[in-house]
Parts: sequence; C-alpha cells; structure tokens
Amino acid sequence: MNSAQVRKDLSYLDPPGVRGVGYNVAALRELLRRELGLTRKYRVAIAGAGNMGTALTVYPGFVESGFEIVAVFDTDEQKIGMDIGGVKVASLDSLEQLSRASRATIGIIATPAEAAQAVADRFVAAGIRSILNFAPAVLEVREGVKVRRVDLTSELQILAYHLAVERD
Amino acid sequence: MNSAQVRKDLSYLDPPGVRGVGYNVAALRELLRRELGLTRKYRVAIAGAGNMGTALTVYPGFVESGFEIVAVFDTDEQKIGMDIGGVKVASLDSLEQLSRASRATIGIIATPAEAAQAVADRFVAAGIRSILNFAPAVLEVREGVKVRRVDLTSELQILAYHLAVERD
DNA sequence: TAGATTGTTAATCGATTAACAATC
DNA sequence: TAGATTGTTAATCGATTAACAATC
Repeated sequence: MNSAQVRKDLSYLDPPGVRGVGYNVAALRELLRRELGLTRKYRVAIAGAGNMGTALTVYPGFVESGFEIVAVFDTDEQKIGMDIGGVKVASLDSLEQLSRASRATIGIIATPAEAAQAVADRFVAAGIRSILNFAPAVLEVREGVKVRRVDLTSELQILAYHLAVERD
Repeated sequence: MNSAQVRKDLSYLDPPGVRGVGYNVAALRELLRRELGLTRKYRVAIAGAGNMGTALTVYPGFVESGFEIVAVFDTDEQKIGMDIGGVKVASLDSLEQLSRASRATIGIIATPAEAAQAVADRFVAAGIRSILNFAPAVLEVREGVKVRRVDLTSELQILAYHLAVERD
C-alpha cells in the first residue's frame, strides 16, 4: 500500500486535506470513524453461555470499542441466573422477548452447531439483522440479514497451509 | 465466481479432468486436500486456560480436521494439573520444554493481551513457526514466523458497518 | 456426428500506481 | 520562489471472464 492508494481511497470521502499542507489528522480520524459506523454504541445479545459465550461476554475489547453485551442466553438451568461479567444469564426461551426489550442489534451465536440455525432464526425473528456465528455451521438467513462466521478450523488450516508451503 | 474461474484456478494444479467428460471428483478432492496441506496431522499447543483457551481446547471442529491439542499452559496454580478435554494443564514455565517434547507445530495464544508478546517469543524459541493469536494485541515476530490474528472486535465492527450502511 | 465439458487463449474489466497539476 | 503535499488523471498491471479449440 503506497501513498497514492491512500490518497485515492480517502478522496472518495471528501477528506479534510489541504494541498501543500496536509490532512487535519483529528478531523480525518473522526471522518473515518463516522464513515465506518464506529461512533455509535451497539447492543449485543449472545446465545450460549459455555466457554466461548463466557469468553466473549467478558472480552474487554468489546466495551472499549462501543459494544455492550446486553443479554446472554443458555438452556442450562444451572447457568440461568448466573452473573457473567455483570450480565445475568437468561433462559433461551426468552431470546426473542429479551433481545427486543434490550434493543440488541447484533446477535452472537456461541452455541453447539446443532442449535445454531434455530438460534439464528430466532434472532432474526427478534429483529436482529447482524449475526456473528462461532458455531461450526453454515447458516441460512433471509436477504437483508448479514451473517459473519468466525471459522476457527479455517484459521488453523490457513496456518497449516503455510507450514506445508515452507516444508516444500 | 463462475465456471471459467474455477477451471482457471484448477488448471494450475494439473487436475484430474477429462475434456468432454468431467473431473474425477474423488481424485480432485484428494488433490486439493493434498495441495492445501490438509492430509497431515498437526499438533497444537495452547497458551492460556481461561474461557477462550478452554473453549478452543474442547472445540470439536479441530479434531475433525486433523488438529490435535497436545498441550495447554496457564500461570494459575489452581488450574495446573486440571484436565481439559483430555489434556492436563501445564505450567507456563514449561512452555518451551513441553512444546518441543510434544512436537507442536502450531501455537495458539489465548492469554490476556499483556502476556501475548512474551508467549509468542517463547513459542518461537520452542521452534513453532505458526501462531494463531486471539489476544487483542499486535505481535512482532521475526521473519519466517506466520502469525494470524483473530480480531473479535473487528468482526463486530464489520457487522456494525453494515448496520450503519443499511440505515442510510 | 451431436452434445458435453475441460483447458487455454485473448478480451475485458477493475484496481493499483505513476505522474503531475493545484495548491499552500 | 522553492519545497511540500493533496487531489485527480492517465497508464499500468493483474485478475476475471468470454470464447473456443480440444477432446470424449
């Protein structure tokens, strides 16, 4: 990536630059944050309070970046009512109701693969249009709903590929 | 992606195709698996036995894809000796020794951000050349070492971007 | 031969980069 | 004016795709 590329990309946003002088860095930073949608707060609901769901709930990076975990769901009676990083685990039965009530706009799926599609359907029914899926499953959702999959196996396979290439 | 793209890509691998007939699917599948380095087993060491490290250790997708967790490390005396999915948690002090002894080739960092760089250095010292980093930290490693970062915050930010775009 | 499908060439498309005019 | 740096145009580069020859 060179300076021409940077200038070209920035030029689409009508950046706060002055020829011969430079960019106003603070203003540029704010422009980019605004343009990338990072100036707002987002409320996140997490399905699954296992190790992965718990790790995500207490992940410090989320809060720092304006993401607030507003609900955590699980089916395990033992876990319901437990406090995880300040959030009380709720029954999966209350997913639609509580997701709506807490005005979550992003749903995270940290359930076993078998439950992932049903949870996705319920998130969508609750009005959620952005889903982050950690379960090793490919989800079908209707148009207008955005799903991102964090595919842990693929990550390792990419590293394995590089090891294989090195060896040859 | 269209058929021309697929044929073009496959053509680099001298695929088992016959004009007018088609590809030998089983042979093609094996060619791709071999070419992608997916036919070998890989031994993986995990640093950090918190929620994330535990989730990764018991993640069913890894075993299915030929990745074997051979060591898990933590600093917490309470955790050392504990069994997680058939692996005994070892002291972080033994990282180099045990990583070598277990012939791990991939290291996963699931520690707090503060510890990540030191752990990476020690994985490299133990001969590991591929690292998957879940800590919210950018790692410096010498040439020849491959680091992939799973950036959970970025994943949410990408979803947030799409929400922002929809709204406009 | 007619129909099908791969492998490859050439055309097209889009993204990157070099160059430079427009400024301060 | 000389030096610096942005914004934009045009050239270059590389990737995708259309087209078709080579087969079975």
